[in-house]
Amino acid sequence: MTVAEQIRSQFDQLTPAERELANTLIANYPMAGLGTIMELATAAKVSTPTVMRTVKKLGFGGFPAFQNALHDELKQTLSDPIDKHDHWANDVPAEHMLNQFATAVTNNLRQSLKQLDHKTFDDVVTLLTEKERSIHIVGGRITHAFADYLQTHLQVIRKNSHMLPASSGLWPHHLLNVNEGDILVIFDVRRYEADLLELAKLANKRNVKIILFTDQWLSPITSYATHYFSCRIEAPSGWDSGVVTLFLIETLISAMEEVLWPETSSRLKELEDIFDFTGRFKR
Amino acid sequence: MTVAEQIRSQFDQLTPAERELANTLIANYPMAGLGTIMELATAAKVSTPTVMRTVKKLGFGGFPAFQNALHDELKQTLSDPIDKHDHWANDVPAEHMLNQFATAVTNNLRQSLKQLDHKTFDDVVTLLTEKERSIHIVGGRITHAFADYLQTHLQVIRKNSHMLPASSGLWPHHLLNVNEGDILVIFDVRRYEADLLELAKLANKRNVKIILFTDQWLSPITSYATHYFSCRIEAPSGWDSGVVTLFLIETLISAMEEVLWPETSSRLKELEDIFDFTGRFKR
DNA sequence: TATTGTTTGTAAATATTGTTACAAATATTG
DNA sequence: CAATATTTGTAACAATATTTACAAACAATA
Repeated sequence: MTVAEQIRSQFDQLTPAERELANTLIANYPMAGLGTIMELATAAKVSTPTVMRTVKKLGFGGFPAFQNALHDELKQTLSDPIDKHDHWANDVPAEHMLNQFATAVTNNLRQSLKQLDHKTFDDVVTLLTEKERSIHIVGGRITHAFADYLQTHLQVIRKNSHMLPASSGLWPHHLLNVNEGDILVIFDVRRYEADLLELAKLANKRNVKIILFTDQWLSPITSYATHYFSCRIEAPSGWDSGVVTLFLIETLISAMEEVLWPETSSRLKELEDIFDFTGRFKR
Repeated sequence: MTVAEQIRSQFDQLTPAERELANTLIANYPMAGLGTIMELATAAKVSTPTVMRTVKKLGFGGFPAFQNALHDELKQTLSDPIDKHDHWANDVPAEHMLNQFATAVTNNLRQSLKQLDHKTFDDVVTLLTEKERSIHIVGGRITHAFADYLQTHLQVIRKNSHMLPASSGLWPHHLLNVNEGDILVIFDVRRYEADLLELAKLANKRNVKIILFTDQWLSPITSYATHYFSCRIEAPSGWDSGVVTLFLIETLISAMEEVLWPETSSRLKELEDIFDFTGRFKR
C-alpha cells in the first residue's frame, strides 16, 4: 500500500487543516514530502504540528518514518527495469561461480555505463575515424590482450593503426614515428605501470592525443589523457574482470564502422579475397 | 547540467575517498543522495566530512544545497512522461550504439548460460587444475587475443601453460612437445580456420584433450573436442562480440583459483615481489 | 629516512529539524 | 448564548543533522 493510497483511504477522517496538507501532498506527489517538515508545512500553509499529527494519524511513527516510506516507494519507481536475474545459469546454485560472475559482470556494465559520458564516447569515435591521424596502441601486462584485440579490428576498418612493441624499452624510439595530432590508445588498469605513465608523459609533451582505458580508480595517466574511459573491473575473486573493457572496445568498433562504412566495406571485401586466396579459412 | 554530469565531469579531480562516494552516488542515483548526509556517508563507507568536502568541491554551498539540486532534478524526471529508465546509459537515446550493444551483450550472456551445461564447466575446471597435464593454447586471427589473455592468467596460477606460436606452420613441430593426456585449448569462431581444424585432428590422434571455445554455430572442431563451450557472439553490427567468451575465460580462471588457492597465493606473492623488484609498477 | 604536504576521520560546536506542551481560536451542543 | 469539545498554531524543548576544527594516517619528495 503506497503512501498516496493511505492518504486517500483516510482522507475523510482528516480535519480541515489536515486535508489542506493532504491535498498539497497529493497535488505534487511525492516531491512535496521529500523536503523538511517545515517546507511541507509552509507549502500546505499549515503549521508543523499539523503535519506531525497528520503523519501520526496515517500510521507513521514520526516525520522521518513517513519520509522513509516515500523514499522506499521512489526507489521502486526509479529502480532499474533491467532484470536482476539471480539465476543466470540453469540448474546451477546461485553460489556457483557462473552465477556470481554473471551478476558481477552485469553490475559492472550497468555502473560503467552510468558513469560514462556519452559525449566522450562520441568524441572518441570521431577522433578514431579521422584518417589523417595515425593510431598507436599499447597495453600493460594484463591489458596487452585488449590492445591486441583492438588493433586486430582497427586494422580492418582503417589504415595506419599500429601496436607499440611489447618491450617498453623500445617505446621512446617508436614515439619518433608518432606525429602531433596522432592518437595513442593506452590500456592501464591497476596495478598501474610506471613505464606506461612515462610514455604518456612523453606523448603528451609531443601533443599526441591520448585515449585511455582504465578502471574505476583511474590510472595516474588520466591527467595526461585527452579522453578516458573508466571501466568497472570488480569480480568475485582475486582477479579483475576485463569484460566491460572489451565491451567498450567492441562498441567503439561498431560505432566507427557505422561512420566509415563506405571505406570499410571495400576493405573487408579485399580482406575476404585475400583469405580466400590463402585458403586459411573454411568456406 | 545535472548533478550526475557534474560528478562525472569532475571525477578525475576527486581523491580516492571522494571517488568512492561519487561511485555509490552514481550507482544508485539519485536515491543515495536523498537521505541524510550520514546515511550517504555510511552507504559510501566514508565519513560525513568527506561528503561535505565533496559536495563543496562540486560547487554546492553545503549538503542541503546539494540535496535541493537533486530534488529539483527529480522533479523534472518524475514529471517527464518519457520513460528514461529503459536505458543502460544515462541521457543517451535508446538507439545509441552503447544501449544497443549493452542489450545485445546481456542477451548473449543470458542465452549462453542457459545452454551451458554446468557439468562441462566443472569438468573443465577439474581438467585444467590437474597439474600433471600441461596446457597448450591456440587461437585464430581474431580470437588470438583471447588465447593470449587466458595464457597470461593461467601462467600466474599454475605451471606448464604455453601459447602455440602465431604461425600455423610451426604447429606440427610444436605438437611433438605435447604428450598424451595434455590439454589443448582452442579458440575457433567463424569464420572457422582450416589450419586450426587440421591441428585439432592431429592432436586428437595423439590423445590430447581438446577444450574448445566456439560460437553458437559450432566450429567443425567440436567433433574432436573433449569439451566445448558455445558462446553467443551476436552484435548489432557486422562484427561479432567476444564478451561472452571473455566472460567464460575469466569465470574459469576464478573457479580454478578457488581450487588452487594454496599454490596460487604463493605464486602470486612471488610475482608481486618480482614486480616490486623491477619497479615496473606504481605502488 | 626525515620532512612536507595531502588526505581522511574523530570529535566537538553549531545550526536545523522534529517533537511536545500548552494556549488561543474555532466549532459544536445543550 | 454559554459551556464544552475540537482544532490549530505558538513557542519551548529535545533530537538529529550539518558544519568546523583539529589531529592522525598516509603518500610524496628530497
